[in-house]
Amino acid sequence: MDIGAVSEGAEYAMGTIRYLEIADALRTAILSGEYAVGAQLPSESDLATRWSASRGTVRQAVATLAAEGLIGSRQGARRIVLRHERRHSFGELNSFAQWAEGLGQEVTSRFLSRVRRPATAEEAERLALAPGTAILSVLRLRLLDGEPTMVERTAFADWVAAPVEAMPVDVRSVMDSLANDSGIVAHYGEHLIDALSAGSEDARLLEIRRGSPLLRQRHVSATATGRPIEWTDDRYRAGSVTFSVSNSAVATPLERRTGEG
Amino acid sequence: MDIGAVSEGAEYAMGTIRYLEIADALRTAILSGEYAVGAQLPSESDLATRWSASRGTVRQAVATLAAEGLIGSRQGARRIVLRHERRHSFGELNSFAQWAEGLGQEVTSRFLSRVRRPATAEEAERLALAPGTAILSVLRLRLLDGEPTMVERTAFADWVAAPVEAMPVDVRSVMDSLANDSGIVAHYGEHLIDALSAGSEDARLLEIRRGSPLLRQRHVSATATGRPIEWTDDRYRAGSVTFSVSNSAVATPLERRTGEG
DNA sequence: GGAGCCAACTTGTTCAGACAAGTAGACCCC
DNA sequence: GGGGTCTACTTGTCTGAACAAGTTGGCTCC
Repeated sequence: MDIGAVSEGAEYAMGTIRYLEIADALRTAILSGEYAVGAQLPSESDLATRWSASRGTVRQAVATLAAEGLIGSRQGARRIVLRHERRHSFGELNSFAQWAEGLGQEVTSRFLSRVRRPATAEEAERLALAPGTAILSVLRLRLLDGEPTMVERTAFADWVAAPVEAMPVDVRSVMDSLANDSGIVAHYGEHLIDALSAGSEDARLLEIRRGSPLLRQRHVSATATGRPIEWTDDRYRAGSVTFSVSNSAVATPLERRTGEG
Repeated sequence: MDIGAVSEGAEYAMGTIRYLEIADALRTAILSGEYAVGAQLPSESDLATRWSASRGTVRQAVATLAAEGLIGSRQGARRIVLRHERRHSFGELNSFAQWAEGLGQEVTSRFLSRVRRPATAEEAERLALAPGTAILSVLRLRLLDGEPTMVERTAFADWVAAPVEAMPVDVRSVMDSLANDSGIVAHYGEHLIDALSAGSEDARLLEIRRGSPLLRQRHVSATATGRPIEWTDDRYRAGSVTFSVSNSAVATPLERRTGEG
């Protein structure tokens, strides 16, 4: 009475995770437009029998999709499809290069300066370092298809300074290189987004007028153990990027703050 | 009162839903600084015996906190505290008035115009209406402690136009009024954030120079059934607000997009 | 002292069953 | 036809159990 070779018990040793398998299949179906926006998903028990999994496993699958903002649910009613577009991965958000690649655009980056200096009070705070610890301060210009798009000012924690200093001036992605060469991988992030006008350095580098609007994304990346890796101030030319967040009454990852946050 | 309030302890939740009770207690302990950032939480089995609950229930509690960005976890190691600050509720993000109130600041709002007109192509798309359906177009200025802070341009779907038209010109919160008077409650949202320069109308209303940077937050709110309520374009004076998002390798609610998104 | 291994601990995945709570459509009565 | 009730369905909450998989610190062995 089984559906086929795949459902035979031997294969969950191979690292296939059942609920992710189900989530992947549902996600694919949703993104392909098989379910219209507003359409109802099959019920949990339906899915459970169809995949010969327990209801708990199915619930974990649909919870994954809900966290991605693809579907919504309310007690008593079937789950509904909220959107068709896929969400970016952590890597794509964390790495400018990875993101641009996914778009098929060409990234050029260039370190304009790399100097070690004592951390400012804010940098020490954000990086969880003792005040005055020497950090690596970096200025970098990033171009998308040859267009100057973003100015990046980063403070790297002392313990990652050496590998970053060793990278070539036109390294594609600092975070990718750190992961591959030093095994330092970012797992958590916090982002502060606001607008400001271009200073003279910003204006010169981005080839815009001083006072032009910029979209600023400051963020800190941390390892799996919660240790901060870098604190960075990215300034995008207005119109070049938009940030997108979806939320719901049960999951609100975005918040509004006053002033400088 | 929306579901987001549950996690703050209001409504029917407190004593009845076990995992929220546990999550509330843990959240309180974390926010009060009982656990330092980077500190380890008790193990699941510890918590389970301490609360005489099953491990599944405890896992649901800590999953709630993880979704809020307060704690992080990796297989094999104890959960760690990532931050001390509490996250805003859906209501605070959705309603400018509710947010400002939480800060103890005084909000003044004023409708500058309310007209019915056919929806543009984008409005029809965002509101899931047939092209050309008559929507209610609203222009509103919002002040924080008397300072002009935000210009709001909203398109309300036809089916909510009447109650919005009936509101007084200085109504504190449109979404609150809709919830209380008409039972229309927002459950889902999607937000697009970017920067642009102030046009002449923006400049006049916000009392800034034309061309000054603005932070723009466009968002659509939808009901529990996924029906869009409003599509709005909010423009904040630079420096008045910052948006904040936290993410992790397992949950990435934020994404970067090109251009106009 | 250092490298490697092992064991205890901890989180991740999955199952099966039970009851609570909310929804939506069918049905009945007036 | 309109309105209320009732019921089948569906999601939410919770339990107890088992095994897989990753982490950590201590121990042994060289």
